[in-house]
Amino acid sequence: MKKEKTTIHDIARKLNITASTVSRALKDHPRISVETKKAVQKAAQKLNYQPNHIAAALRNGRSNIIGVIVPTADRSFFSSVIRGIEEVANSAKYNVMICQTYDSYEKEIASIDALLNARVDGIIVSYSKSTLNFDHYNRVKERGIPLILFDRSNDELEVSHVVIDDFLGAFKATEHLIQQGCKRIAHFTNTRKISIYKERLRGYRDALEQHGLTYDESLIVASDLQLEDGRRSMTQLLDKKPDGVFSASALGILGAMQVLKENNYKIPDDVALVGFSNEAFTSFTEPALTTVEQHSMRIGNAAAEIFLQEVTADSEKFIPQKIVLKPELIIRSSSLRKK
Amino acid sequence: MKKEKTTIHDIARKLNITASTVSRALKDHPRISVETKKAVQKAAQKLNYQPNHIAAALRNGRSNIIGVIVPTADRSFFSSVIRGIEEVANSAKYNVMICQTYDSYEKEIASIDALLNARVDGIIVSYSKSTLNFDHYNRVKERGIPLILFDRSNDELEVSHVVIDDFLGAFKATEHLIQQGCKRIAHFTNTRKISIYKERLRGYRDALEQHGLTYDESLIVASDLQLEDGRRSMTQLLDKKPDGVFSASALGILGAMQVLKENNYKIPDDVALVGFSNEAFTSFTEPALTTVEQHSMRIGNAAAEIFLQEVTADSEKFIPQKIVLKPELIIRSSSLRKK
DNA sequence: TCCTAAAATGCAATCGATTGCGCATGGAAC
DNA sequence: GTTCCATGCGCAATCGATTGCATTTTAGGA
Repeated sequence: MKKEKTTIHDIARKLNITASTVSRALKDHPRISVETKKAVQKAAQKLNYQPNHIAAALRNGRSNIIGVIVPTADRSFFSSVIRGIEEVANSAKYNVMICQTYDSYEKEIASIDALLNARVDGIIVSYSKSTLNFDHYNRVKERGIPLILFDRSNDELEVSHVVIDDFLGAFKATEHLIQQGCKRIAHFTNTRKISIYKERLRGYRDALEQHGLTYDESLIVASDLQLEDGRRSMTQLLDKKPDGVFSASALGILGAMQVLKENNYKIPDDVALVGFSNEAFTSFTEPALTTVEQHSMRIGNAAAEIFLQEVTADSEKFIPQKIVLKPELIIRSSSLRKK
Repeated sequence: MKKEKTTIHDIARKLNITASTVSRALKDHPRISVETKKAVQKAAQKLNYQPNHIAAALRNGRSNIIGVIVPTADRSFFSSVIRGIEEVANSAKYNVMICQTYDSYEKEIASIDALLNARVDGIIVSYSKSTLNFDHYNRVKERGIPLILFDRSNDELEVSHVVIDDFLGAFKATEHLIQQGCKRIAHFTNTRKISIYKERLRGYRDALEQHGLTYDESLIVASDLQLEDGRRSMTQLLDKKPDGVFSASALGILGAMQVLKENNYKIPDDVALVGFSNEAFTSFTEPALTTVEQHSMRIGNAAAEIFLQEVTADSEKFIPQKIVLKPELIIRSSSLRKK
């Protein structure tokens, strides 16, 4: 294997010009004549020249890499967001480096350090559930590197973020259940008081109250919202006789559905179900699950666009912005009662 | 925001020594005195020094980044592999850069170029379904960069790869169906003649023949193995009266299950089902799906370990190796008939 | 006290691309 | 025939860490 390493100097030597000229020619600098540019391009082609981004990165202090930190890529929500980021980033000549934290605070810090050391130009994060301390994010800000949060965000940190209107999503979901005739609607929320869950709870509550239903605390169950949690929550709710459940997560409502079916409840007639996050499996279940679609790809697009604005802006003067996208309720048979 | 950029020179200046000494001290070079090392570490801490990996990468031609290319991270199989790679890579001080191709050949080429330009030290790939030409991989080899394939591999390319024994997985799956009493077992395979699908088909066929069942071509359906394909395949198979189905994909068998249930077949008694790939949703269905577990995390570990061997080896002299992991059949209710 | 080997550190080049500034050439304007 | 300016390109420093080799310092022995 030939470890070819054609550099601009090789091109320069071949054409009897200097590396500066080659560099400028390749970047289409106006001060370089058209003929020289053509010659350089031809030579570059012939020598199979591949620009060394690392050298360029060192020189101008930019790596053209965006770091993305997510709890796990193994969920359509996050992987769609990543795809959305990639779309925008790639077309602006940026690469994306993905780190997964598996919802661990330590891994999150390690990821931040790794990205910082890799000298990424910006970091887009949905932080882990177990993150309570935000010092590592301040380190990012101190370095003057654009930081953008999505989904899970935090108002203490003065950074831009992209979120969906969790309140609205929850409101729509709950209202839909009410319109289907539900009177006793339970809600699965998260034990951790992350804003997204607080907002979903608020949306649920507001919908009830606006439709003249009373908010009954005994119908609220807090957990980690995974599958098993959903099962446990539903089991403990059975004797409360709910006729509808709105879960702040997708797995949670799946657990509820399993328990209900095992106990011979009819869905949606006995109990109607609505979840959050349009994960692939929600359309595979029987009945298919009604859920709140978060338009994850667009979240990614928006986050990447904010990043692009921030890097080009006068840095110091950039005002953090907040983008709130509207969620959409996807109605499927787990909640749609026949008239 | 202070754009602090502490370099080894800053540390050197502060301690009245040179950057060389600082560099060596930080790397625990034996020729540096213990006191100096301590002083350097203390100063580095105080000045909040962060090594610039880019500069180091330029100097020694290694970026300490491993590129990983997968069709999509949004599937437990791939995301587990990635996790497996990260485990090994991180503990060897490597970072991982993930690219998704969404099964597009063009995206795959673009990813290779992006990784090459980012000067990654190695590339681990599961190539896209639409990849038929492998020139871009030869470019990687020509550059002397370790290339490792996993899952989907190719014997033409003389590179290391990590695969599971697809033949064995399929054999076990089919044999299991036979043991459950199935006589007419259908098989869903992929239209694209990728080796993994050929091997699975072979395993299926061998199991039949070893158990005295005849291989009936009319029970083989080729498709892209997605959900809809599975549905279509099952629908067209109904009048062939199969009593068992083994699908080379997870989504395919899900489609089959849906169609069977819609037509009031009993699973597993009328038709027993087995899929491939232990995706999360396979345990959520009712009945839960029997499937072939690929030990994806270990695949990732193995791939990363091969990479580590290759980078440290005498490069030219490295002999491509092939690692074949044993799959495991996870038996769930979609195939387990009560005696 | 002097000498020498060992130990500790410094020097300077290098990795490849970028860029401010300066220099040369040529044509146009007066 | 000068002056001026636009055009086209070269020079050399720079980004930060690394490393072979040179040099200085130290310690130990004679």
